[in-house]
Amino acid sequence: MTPVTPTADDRALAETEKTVIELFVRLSQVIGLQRSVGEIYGLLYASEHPLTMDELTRRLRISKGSASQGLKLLRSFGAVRSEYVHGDRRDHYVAEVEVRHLLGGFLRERMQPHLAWGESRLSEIDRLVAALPGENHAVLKDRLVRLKRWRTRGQRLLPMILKLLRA
Amino acid sequence: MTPVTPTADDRALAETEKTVIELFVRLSQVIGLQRSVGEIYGLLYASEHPLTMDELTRRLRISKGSASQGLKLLRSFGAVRSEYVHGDRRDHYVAEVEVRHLLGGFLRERMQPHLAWGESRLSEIDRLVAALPGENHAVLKDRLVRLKRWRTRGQRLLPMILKLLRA
DNA sequence: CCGCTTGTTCATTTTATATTGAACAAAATG
DNA sequence: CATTTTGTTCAATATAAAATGAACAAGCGG
Repeated sequence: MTPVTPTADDRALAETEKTVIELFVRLSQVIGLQRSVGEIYGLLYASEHPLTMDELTRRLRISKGSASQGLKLLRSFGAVRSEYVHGDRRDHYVAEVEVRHLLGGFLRERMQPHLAWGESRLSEIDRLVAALPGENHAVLKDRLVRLKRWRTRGQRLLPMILKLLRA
Repeated sequence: MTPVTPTADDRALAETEKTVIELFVRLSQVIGLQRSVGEIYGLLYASEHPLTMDELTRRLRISKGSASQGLKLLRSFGAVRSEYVHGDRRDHYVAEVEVRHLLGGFLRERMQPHLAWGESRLSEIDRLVAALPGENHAVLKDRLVRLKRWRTRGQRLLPMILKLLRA
């Protein structure tokens, strides 16, 4: 009946854990992820051992649903992976300690699509500019050209950030 | 009774305007600003003339309150400024067309504080690590050191982005 | 097979955020 | 000055987002 693994545990969060969690909760809010995702990653990050979903729900006081969805997202980012533990059929989760996994995954999965969308909008703008009655729209045309220049610049930015993450 | 300025106008939004607005609404959502802010900036950006708050509320169908608050924020970012128009005591707003004003202001006003906060948390973590009972915490300590390394890297990133915006 | 453990999904509830509009303040007008 | 116009603030409301938990699916273990 008692769990085989020595890691199972639902003691209250230690100071260190709280602080690390707080840090990642904040980060997750800055980049627009739900707080529970930050909590999960934070606790995993601060943990010496892989944790089961069950432990996450009990120590963080979050629901099974939140834990499941948060872990799903974190795995999709490559920020968390599950590790095999002999003699226990539950999944055991580990944080990828390189923060680049978290941020990189986020950029890839969440940011990239927006940029792609923006690009298609800019082509649309091209079309609209061309269709404008010739005269009297000098100011507008100038601005739309400026806007387009930003595509180039934005495209340059993402690789730079990714490179910095890799470094 | 009829307005003196030739710009006063509440015709429906043109295709071009809609597209530009949509673009900035999207951008505003990506960086976590309310849609009304994106709408306001978008319409000002697409407009050949300075617009009054009144025109903004009518053409965008938003309330006076939203317009006032949105403009306040955009001014605080330096993304919008008001321009004097002879013979009209209303404020006339103009978008700063360099997108860097919008993004730069956002980074300065919204992002910087988070980074500063994170820094103080990391010092806190230093303290906690030092206080940990010596043995058995090798893994944790290693991770906290990693985390601290990120401060340096993050600090490098912001200036890079700002530089790119300036370019 | 059958029951039990584990994990996922999704409708509902809760919580957080943005928008509104009425009340107010400030300042120009006549 | 009294009146009107313009802009801000903030409590109330509407909207959007996240967390919950019950129902379900998958698959071990006996």
